[in-house]
Amino acid sequence: MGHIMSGTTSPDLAARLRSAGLRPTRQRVALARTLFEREHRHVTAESLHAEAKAARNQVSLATVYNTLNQFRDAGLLREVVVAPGRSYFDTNTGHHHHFYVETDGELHDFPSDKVTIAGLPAPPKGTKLARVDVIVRVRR
Amino acid sequence: MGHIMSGTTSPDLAARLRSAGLRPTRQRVALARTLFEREHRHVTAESLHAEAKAARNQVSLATVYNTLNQFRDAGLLREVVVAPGRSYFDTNTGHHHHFYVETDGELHDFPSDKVTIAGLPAPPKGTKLARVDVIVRVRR
DNA sequence: TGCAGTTTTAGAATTATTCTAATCTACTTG
DNA sequence: CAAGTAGATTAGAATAATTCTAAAACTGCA
Repeated sequence: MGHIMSGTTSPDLAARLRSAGLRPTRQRVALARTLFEREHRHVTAESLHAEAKAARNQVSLATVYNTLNQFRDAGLLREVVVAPGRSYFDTNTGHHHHFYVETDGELHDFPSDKVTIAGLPAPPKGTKLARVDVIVRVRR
Repeated sequence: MGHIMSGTTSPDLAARLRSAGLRPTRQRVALARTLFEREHRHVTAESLHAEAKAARNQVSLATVYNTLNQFRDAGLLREVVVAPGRSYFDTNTGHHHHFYVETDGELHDFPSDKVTIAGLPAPPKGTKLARVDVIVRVRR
């Protein structure tokens, strides 16, 4: 498990992108690598762009935005909106919720399997449930 | 109940602003009136600005932003962040949660007194709980 | 290999929001 | 009630995050 490939392209990631309907271009594979070949993480467009640059992966900011949106649409990422003006993208797409440390903008996942939510009202007429997000806001 | 004053200034609102540490200026009172002298509601800076203009209350957009932020800081409003790029302000500052209709950006409150959330993990070390937000995302 | 359709990109454009610094106004004091 | 002053408002510039545009560069099939 988790044997991280070095120099050469990662066939697993290419396949994963392809089966999501996305051509495995150099930049998409590079971004996918930093996103998925390690522990779950949260990024912003800016932070991912900076990381790519630091790793000597030439990717424009526009492409980072495009890629994050495409990955989100393909279900490879989940967008988390907790604070005005910035979007986080979470590589954990499974069921889970979030701690948000308001004082410093940190975001942490926690599993939802031990969490029970009872007594929710029925969705408004004509709508169907998409997801229930729980955001636990804390301060330092 | 709900006898809404017409032309003249509303002493209740002025007092409410004052006790929140805010001078009851013409623009703050006008905005407070559209916000608080009716049912609970959700506004954005733009929507409130448009509403003020329609009601012939000359208030600059900058003042609308300032006022919304001040009201929020004073606990008169609650800011709700559910979608990237826009902030909603909710005149309901009591305990409640939200339905968010993703397909058309609508936001609806629901009371939290029937909702039970069990099994939440303890807040991260060094942090204290501020609030638990539940956002039920639905689509049309 | 050639080519058509994608993708990437730099930079301009857009959107939401905050800042600036000049003008005005609410409240205190005399 | 007249001033003076701190605080508020404003237009417009500035900033920040994100999307758009149109041109150049790729990808993958034929």
